[in-house]
Amino acid sequence: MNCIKHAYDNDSLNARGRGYSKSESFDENWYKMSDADTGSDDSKDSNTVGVPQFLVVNNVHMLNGDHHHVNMYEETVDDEAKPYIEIVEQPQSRGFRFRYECEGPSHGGLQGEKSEKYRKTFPAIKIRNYNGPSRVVVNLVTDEAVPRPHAHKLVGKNCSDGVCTVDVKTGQNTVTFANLCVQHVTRKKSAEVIEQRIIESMKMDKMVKLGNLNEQAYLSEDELAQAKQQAEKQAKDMQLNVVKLCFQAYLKDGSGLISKVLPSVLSSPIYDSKAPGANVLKICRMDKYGGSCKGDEEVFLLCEKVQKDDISVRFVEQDEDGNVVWEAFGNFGPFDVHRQYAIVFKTPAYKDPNN
Amino acid sequence: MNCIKHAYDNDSLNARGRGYSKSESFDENWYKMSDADTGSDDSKDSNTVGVPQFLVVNNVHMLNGDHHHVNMYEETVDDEAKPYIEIVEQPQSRGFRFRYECEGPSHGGLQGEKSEKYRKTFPAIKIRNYNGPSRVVVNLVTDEAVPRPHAHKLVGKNCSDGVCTVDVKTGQNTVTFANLCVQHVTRKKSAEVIEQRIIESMKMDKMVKLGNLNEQAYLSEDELAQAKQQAEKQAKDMQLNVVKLCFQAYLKDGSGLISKVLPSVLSSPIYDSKAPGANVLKICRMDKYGGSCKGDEEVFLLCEKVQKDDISVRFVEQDEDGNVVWEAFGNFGPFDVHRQYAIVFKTPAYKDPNN
DNA sequence: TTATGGGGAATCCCCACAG
DNA sequence: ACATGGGGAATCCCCGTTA
Repeated sequence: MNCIKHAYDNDSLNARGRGYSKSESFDENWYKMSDADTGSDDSKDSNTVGVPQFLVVNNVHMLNGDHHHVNMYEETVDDEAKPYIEIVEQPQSRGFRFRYECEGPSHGGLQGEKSEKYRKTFPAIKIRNYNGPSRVVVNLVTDEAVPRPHAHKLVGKNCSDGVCTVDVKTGQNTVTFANLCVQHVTRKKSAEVIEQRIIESMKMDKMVKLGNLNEQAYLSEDELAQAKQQAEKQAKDMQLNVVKLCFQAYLKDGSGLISKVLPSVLSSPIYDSKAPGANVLKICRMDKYGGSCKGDEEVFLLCEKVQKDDISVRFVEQDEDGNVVWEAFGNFGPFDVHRQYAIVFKTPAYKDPNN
Repeated sequence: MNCIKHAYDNDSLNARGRGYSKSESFDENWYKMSDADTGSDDSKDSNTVGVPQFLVVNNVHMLNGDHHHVNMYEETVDDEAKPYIEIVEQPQSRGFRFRYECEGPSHGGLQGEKSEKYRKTFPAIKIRNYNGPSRVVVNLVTDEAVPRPHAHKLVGKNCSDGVCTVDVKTGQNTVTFANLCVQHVTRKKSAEVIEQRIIESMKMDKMVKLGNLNEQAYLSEDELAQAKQQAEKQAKDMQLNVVKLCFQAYLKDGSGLISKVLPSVLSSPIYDSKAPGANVLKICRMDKYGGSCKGDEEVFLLCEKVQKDDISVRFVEQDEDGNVVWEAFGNFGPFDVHRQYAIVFKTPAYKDPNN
C-alpha cells in the first residue's frame, strides 16, 4: 500500500551553491599601519588577512576633528590581556532589505541574528579587557578576501556620511546598534562614492607620509584621474547585494584623546533581501503535502522569488537527533520554474518504496 | 457519478473591468482650424469630438520647410465624394511592448491587428476618393475623449522627432506602416517633451494669428512659465501605458504643394504589453484540467502576470454556434493570487451537479 | 550580423498596518 | 503622523533565437 511517507517542510527547500559564511575576526595584534601602501593594490595575497588601508586611513580622517596626533606606529610587545573587539551579536544575514535613498528613511533597521518577532535584538559588540572610554566606528566593507570600503552607506542612528560613530563611556562595555540601515547606492552613483573615498584616502596617505595629519594635502591632476579610473573599475564589479560591518574602536586616554586603535573586526555578511537569489527561501503553498512512496507525482509549489537555474527542492528525513537519514530531490528543470514564483516538480521515490 | 464536465481553456480566463475600445474616426468634414483656441483648454466638452489644436498646429509647423502658405481656413461646401482617410488595418491593441530609449532600437515593430506569426501585417491606411500625391503624418495621442499629443514618440521607419512622415505618390492609395515603434518616454522626461510641444504650438498659434507662418514668433517669460506648468500638470497624470495613432493627410496640388488637409483619424488604442494589467491573459499550466461537477475542488493555476484585484477565472460552456449556455467563476480572493503569477481557486459547481 | 522577442534585475514608489 | 514592512510599478539591461 502507498502511504504518506515523507513530510514536506519549509526547510526542505534549498538552493544549490549558496555558501553561508561564518563570522570572521582578525588577529588580535595591534594594527600597524604600513606607510608604503596606498590601499590601491590589487594583490589578492592575503595570507595574513588585514584591514584594508583605505578604511583605517578614512577613519583617522574622520577623527581629525580632535586635533591631536595619534601615534599610529606604536608597537606593543605587551603579552598581557589586550583589549579587543568581540561581536556579541552578529547582524541578521538574510531578510534585511537595503533601501535606496529615494525610498526615504525609517523602514526598519538591521536586526541581530537572534532577533525574534516580539523580542528584537540588534548587532552588538563588546570591548574586552578594557573598561575606559572609547569611540566605536562602523562602516561597510565588501565581502571579499581582502575587504574594501563598500559603496553603500550606513544610515540611521548615529550615522553620518555613511558611517556610524558612537562614543562609549567608561563602564559601558557593550555597544548595541539599533536602527542601523544599509543605504543602497545605485550602481551609477557607486563610482562617485568610491572615488570620493579613494581621494580622501590618498590625501590622508600623503598626510601620513608628511607626518602631519592636521594639514590638508593636495592631489595632482594625475592622481585624481587615477582615483577616478580606479573607482570606476571597482564600482563596475562591486557586489552591491552583500556587505559586511567593519567595527573599529579607538581607545581614549585620561584626557579623552585617542590613544590606541584596536584591530578591526568584520561581521558575517549581510545579504540584501531584495536582491535576486538572496531572498529567504520559502514555500508558500503546495497543492499536496503528501503522496505515494513510489514518487513520480506532480506537485505545484508556490514560493518566494527563486532563480530557475539555482534552486532545488529537497526532501529530508531526520532522526530524533536531527541527523539526516534520507534525502532526495524533486525532479524538475528550469522550464518548470514559473516566473520565479512557482515550481512544478515530480516527487522522488522514498528510500523504501514499499514501506 | 462525477465526471469531467467542463473544460478549461485559455479564453476562459478573463479580467474584470476591461473595456476594449473600438476604433474611432472623426467626421469627414474638412478640418477647420479655430484661431481662438490655443489647445490648452481643459474643457471635457466633446460633443463634437475634434482634433486637438496642438496637433494640427504642430503638423503645420513640421511642414513649414516647404515654404509656402497653406490656406487653413478654406471652407468646402462641396457635397461630392470627398477624400478621407480610412484605416484599413488597425494596429494590434495588445501584445506590443513600448520600449524605452535606453533599450536601443530594433525590438520589432507594431503589427496589424490581423497579424499572424508567419503572415505579418501592419497598420495601414487608405486615402479614399483621391489618387494624387500627398503627405501622411502619424503621431501619438492620448486615449481620451479629447485626445492630446502624447509624451511618447513614434520611432522606426520614416520617423523623426517622434513623428512618422510618409510622402505618398500618385496612385499609391494604401500606406502601410511597417516598423513603427512606440518609444516609452519616462514619466520624468514626459513633462519636458510635452512642454516642448506646448511651446511649439503656442509659437505656432502666434504665427497663425499674425498670419505669417514663415516668421518665428517669440513667447514671453510668462507664457513660457505657463507652458511649463501646464506640461507638468499634463505629464503628471498622462496615461503612459496606452496610445493611439493619429493619422493625418495633406493633399498636394499639381505643383507638389500642400493644398488640403484631411480630417485626422485615430486608431484604436494600443496598450503597452509590459504594463501591469495590459498583458495578454494566459493560462500557462494547471494542476488539473477536469474535476467533479459538484465543484469545490482546489486548482493551482500558473498564469502570466495578473492583478490580484482585477482578475477572475471564468468557466464557460458554449453551444455549436458559440453562444454561452453556461458560465461560472472560480472561487478565490486576492490572497489566493500568488505574486501575480499563480492563482489557487476552487472550482464552481456545474449547472447540473448530477450530470 | 541585425531583427525580434522576452525574462528578469535594479530602481523606485506607495500602501497597509501597528504603535 | 510615524515606524515598520512589504508588494509591485517603472525603468533598464541583457540573453537566446531566428531571420
